Amino acid sequence: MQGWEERLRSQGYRVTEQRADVLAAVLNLGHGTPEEILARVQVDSPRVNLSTIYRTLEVLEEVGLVTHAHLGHGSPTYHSVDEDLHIHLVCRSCGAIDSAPAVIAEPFCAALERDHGFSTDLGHMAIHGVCHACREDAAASRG
Amino acid sequence: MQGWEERLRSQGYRVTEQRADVLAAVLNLGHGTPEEILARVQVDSPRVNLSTIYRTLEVLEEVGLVTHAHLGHGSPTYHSVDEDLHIHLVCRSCGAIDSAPAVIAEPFCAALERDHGFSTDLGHMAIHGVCHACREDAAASRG
DNA sequence: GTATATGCAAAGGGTTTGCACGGTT
DNA sequence: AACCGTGCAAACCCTTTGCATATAC
Repeated sequence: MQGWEERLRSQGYRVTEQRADVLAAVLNLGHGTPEEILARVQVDSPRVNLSTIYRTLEVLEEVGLVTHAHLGHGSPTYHSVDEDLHIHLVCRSCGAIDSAPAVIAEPFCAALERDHGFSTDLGHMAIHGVCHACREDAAASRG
Repeated sequence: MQGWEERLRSQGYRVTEQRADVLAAVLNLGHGTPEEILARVQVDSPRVNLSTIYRTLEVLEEVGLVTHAHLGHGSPTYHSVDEDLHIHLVCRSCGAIDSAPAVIAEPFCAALERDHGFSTDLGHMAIHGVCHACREDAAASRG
């Protein structure tokens, strides 16, 4: 994570302590909702406000330092763009979130590109369904 | 769409005019957010309340007559389970929503099942990316 | 007649916005 | 010095909930 300051400045944004804090929190958490990121930032900087988190995440996303994915009903989850590209498997039964390497979706993305001219944003992809554990539980309870 | 009344009754729910109205609105619209469904229902039944829409959609989903998908930041979109199974392609640039037949995702789903024991709910799937038109615009503006 | 469903209004969670102050350039 | 970024509070949207009345069974 070098050059994030230049990344901001080159697009006309200023470098501030809060932006550094939010970026550090995202990197540190791996994944996080705005609330979770706020909590993390407030460990060291208690005065930072939630609205700053929202505004900062928007800027960091704009300049390409973070992205977000919608994993379900609630708040979006933010993560750094540096991480290994992965897709999220959301279990509708227990709510667990598994990760799968993005390459698993590559033939599928190729088909979308070929048939629909659609360029898929893999990092944003959340797949809903039922996880392994919950399927076993269901199978067991059926006898 | 026969037997929806029995579907409700068999699970202990009552058959009401509002439930009929909401189901009809969903079928009629094809897709719709709670607000859109309300607007449709209110054409004929102006007194129906938004909270009834939410409660009714929950019941109709419970008994398997409708499902919903999360297409982005806003409200979920409901549709009948009768429709051809399809996935949604959401353009992050213009917001357009395209549909693709679910079969296009079948090898991908098979891979998730094989490698992760994960059973995908195709109807719930929303894929984010950039649509054909926006990609052409972007290419054109680059010269 | 009894339990469920509805309308209404109020509360709730998450996100955005207006404004004055403070910090970066 | 000029402008952008921040904290704070209020506003906003979407969704849920409490309660009295109306309706299906």
